[in-house]
Amino acid sequence: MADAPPPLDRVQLDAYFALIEVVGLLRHAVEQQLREAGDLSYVQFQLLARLNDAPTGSHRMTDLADGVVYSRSGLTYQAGLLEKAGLVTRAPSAEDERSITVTITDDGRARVAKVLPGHAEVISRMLLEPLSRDDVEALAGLLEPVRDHMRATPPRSAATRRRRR
Amino acid sequence: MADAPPPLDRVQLDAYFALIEVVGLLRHAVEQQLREAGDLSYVQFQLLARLNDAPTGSHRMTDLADGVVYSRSGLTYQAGLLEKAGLVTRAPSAEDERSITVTITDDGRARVAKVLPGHAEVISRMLLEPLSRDDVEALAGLLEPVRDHMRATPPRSAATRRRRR
DNA sequence: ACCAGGTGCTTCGAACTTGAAGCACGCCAC
DNA sequence: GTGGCGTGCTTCAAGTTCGAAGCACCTGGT
Repeated sequence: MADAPPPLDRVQLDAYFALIEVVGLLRHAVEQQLREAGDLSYVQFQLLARLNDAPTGSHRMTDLADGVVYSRSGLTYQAGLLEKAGLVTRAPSAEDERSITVTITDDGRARVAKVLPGHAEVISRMLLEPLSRDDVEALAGLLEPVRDHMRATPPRSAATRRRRR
Repeated sequence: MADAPPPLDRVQLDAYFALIEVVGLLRHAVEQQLREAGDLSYVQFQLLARLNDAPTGSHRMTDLADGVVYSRSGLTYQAGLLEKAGLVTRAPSAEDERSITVTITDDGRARVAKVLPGHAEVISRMLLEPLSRDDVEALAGLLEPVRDHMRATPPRSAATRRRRR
């Protein structure tokens, strides 16, 4: 054994626990709202929202999976459900025969529009309410570098295959 | 219908997305480390950690479920696994015939001790590294009120099955 | 003492998730 | 061009998750 790893101090633990707990509670609330308002799971909503924001209204499967931090096989399943529901379409990419391009349909956009207000309402009530405008700015300012760090550093999350050079 | 709910602005969305994304990535990394280091899922680790920190080394099922933001039935399942693995014991409470008291065993404490250093290492590398000491303090200071707010706010509709302490 | 409603936990079924294995295409050095 | 490896997606089996329903106990009002 080399040096014992430095244990975390009180403040670090506080920040970590608060982070996990806040997101856990928030996700629960959001999930419930999405289910009631538009019969969507959280992942499905995230996928539709991403497609809805994309200039072309479409993305590759892999990019979607990475974007929402999800397994590839899980994405295949969810994309299948969304397609069955008529909210997206799947088509092989012209440029790369291997890729599938997922595109949001008008029904998909409508569904997003339908649940969005309630979604915003939950975020406001649960997360934003106890924070001042400056607080929210500070929070975003703190977390964004962390996200970038995590995206850049790690050995590519749950992918069986990684490595590229 | 009353007023249309106010949509979220850029900064609010940034904070929200960063929050969700950071925790998603962090959880993935932590989960992998826990699995490799001690064959524990994240929930199982959270449960053991809570029991380990408790003065008595035990908690009621419901309190555990609330603490880690988990369904009751899910907790029954996980507690069963932990018991089978000899990391906790379950016994009916003396005071309340309905409750089950879950207690961590010596093996359970040993398991926590075994995975803890690696856990701390992941938190440090992924979450804490890009943050200054002041940043970490600020983060905790921002999130703790939010957590308390969320804990206090009733789940709007599911008010039936609630209350405690 | 009674009973009506609340609380604590488990069971059950159905849905979801994941990594590993598998297939097909793309890239590149030879 | 062609073999070999990397990449994109799907299939598969096993494990996990949740809500609803069910059972047992507890509490407060009468």
